[in-house]
Amino acid sequence: MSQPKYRQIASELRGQIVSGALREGDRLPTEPQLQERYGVSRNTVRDATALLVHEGLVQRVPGRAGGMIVRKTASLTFHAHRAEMPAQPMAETDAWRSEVEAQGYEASQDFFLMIQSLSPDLAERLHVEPDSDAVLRRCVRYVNGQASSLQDTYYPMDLAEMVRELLSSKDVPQGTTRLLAERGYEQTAYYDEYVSRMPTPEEANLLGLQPGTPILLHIRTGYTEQRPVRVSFNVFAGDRNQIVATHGDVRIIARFRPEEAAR
Amino acid sequence: MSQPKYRQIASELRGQIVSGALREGDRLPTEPQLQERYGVSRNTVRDATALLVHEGLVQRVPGRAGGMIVRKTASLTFHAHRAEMPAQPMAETDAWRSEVEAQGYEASQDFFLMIQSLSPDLAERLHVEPDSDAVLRRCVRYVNGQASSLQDTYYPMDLAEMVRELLSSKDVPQGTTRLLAERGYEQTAYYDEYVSRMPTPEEANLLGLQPGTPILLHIRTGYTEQRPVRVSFNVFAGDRNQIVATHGDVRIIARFRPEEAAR
DNA sequence: CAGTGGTCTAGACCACGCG
DNA sequence: GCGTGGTCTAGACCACTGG
Repeated sequence: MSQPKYRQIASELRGQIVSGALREGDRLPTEPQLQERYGVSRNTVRDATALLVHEGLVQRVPGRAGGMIVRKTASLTFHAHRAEMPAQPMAETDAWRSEVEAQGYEASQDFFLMIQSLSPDLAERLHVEPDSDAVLRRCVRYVNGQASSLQDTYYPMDLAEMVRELLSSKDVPQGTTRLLAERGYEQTAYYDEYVSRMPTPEEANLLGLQPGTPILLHIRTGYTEQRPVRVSFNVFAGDRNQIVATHGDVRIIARFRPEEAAR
Repeated sequence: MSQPKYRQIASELRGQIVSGALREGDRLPTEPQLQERYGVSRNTVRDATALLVHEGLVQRVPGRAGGMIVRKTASLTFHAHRAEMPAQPMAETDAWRSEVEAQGYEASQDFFLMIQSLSPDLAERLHVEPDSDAVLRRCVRYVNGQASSLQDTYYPMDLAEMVRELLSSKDVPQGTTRLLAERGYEQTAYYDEYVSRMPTPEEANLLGLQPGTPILLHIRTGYTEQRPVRVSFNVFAGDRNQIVATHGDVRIIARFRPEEAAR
């Protein structure tokens, strides 16, 4: 029945956060203050606050003016469909940019192009031979100068040879989905997977993730009538993003969620 | 540049895991062995392994025959659409059950019914007054006897009074979506949100989550032509579930993913 | 019983960054 | 300078559980 001390301390602090006694951005008591208040050693205090850190509730900030502060949960909404439908007049990247800006933030992105040998898993998704080559187009997306998500899209090499723009390290002005459609590779079916997991150290580094921040992974495989033509891995910082998808008559939803009417 | 000791140790162990030198279910060296090997104190060893635990890679098991073992990443696939489309002959719960069983697991569930006053957030989603009552139907779903996900669905009270079966603490045989459709409340639009976050202690307890396990949250608001009629919160243990949604012509996808043909 | 991890103490020195 | 958190040590006792 009796909880260990560090859990009791964590519970009490957590209660103050979820009840609103401590608000976003507020500072928790310092470690010496918590030692004093609960009559425990510093390590016990740290065990307690480590729990809160790994729950994503609290962030530790070193330095004289630092401390432990209650994290913010600002969330950017990403629409899984807006950027994708061939009928759309807008390129993917522009769709993402306009979405971010419509939500009042500043958007920018970095682009990379690589040629990679396909892992068995990826080869199966693209229905090509393992170890065959693919074009990897990576896009790191920044919101207010802070890395927020990244997108890795793989195209089979034989397709890239038919649509040479995919091999250019420049942005495709009209968006790759439209480009492919113009060349006769219109994607008419999507297979979407959603996964939640902890980041690899590399992802945590790329996205500047605090401890206790999971990632939201959206994997989209796009099919023409004939074959899969690409697979995209969208890696979102879980504390700063959510994904929205709609089905059926969007006009009904727009009546109750005006922000959805935006197109 | 120099990494702290505990990170170096964690990196080395992580490398053995991701490279496959240590496989799922394998035991890591014990804490005394790691102290010896790296010449550090026990706390430093624990700091190192705590990192791996919170990355979801490793699970600690107390007891004589315990140790630290590499976690499994078995993943159940949940189709966001199968259970929902009014054309489906199958009830929601049965759809879930058959999906689990088709993947070779054993399925069971517990059901609860509660009446709750709506928070402002929920009231807005359902487009009713804050503090008005709603029916909450909770379903805890078990796979192989282990809690795997839970679903909380809220219906506005005025709707439940028109469709009294919603107030019964028994399962609705044909599924609530079909029931509502039969009574003239056919859902023709969905608003789906996907979120990744760390669990609350309550969720961790309900789902038996190990430290370092995030949850995948799927929020679905269902609309008839007239209004929102329900909002469902699907809480999935991130280490054991993924969600799949398809768009467009499913037959194309089925050609390359035979398991999708199962409907 | 013996060996695993779980909790806790009382110290120490360091890196950082505002005043 | 000096107070914050970051890292690390060397101990201690406990709870659990298979042999």
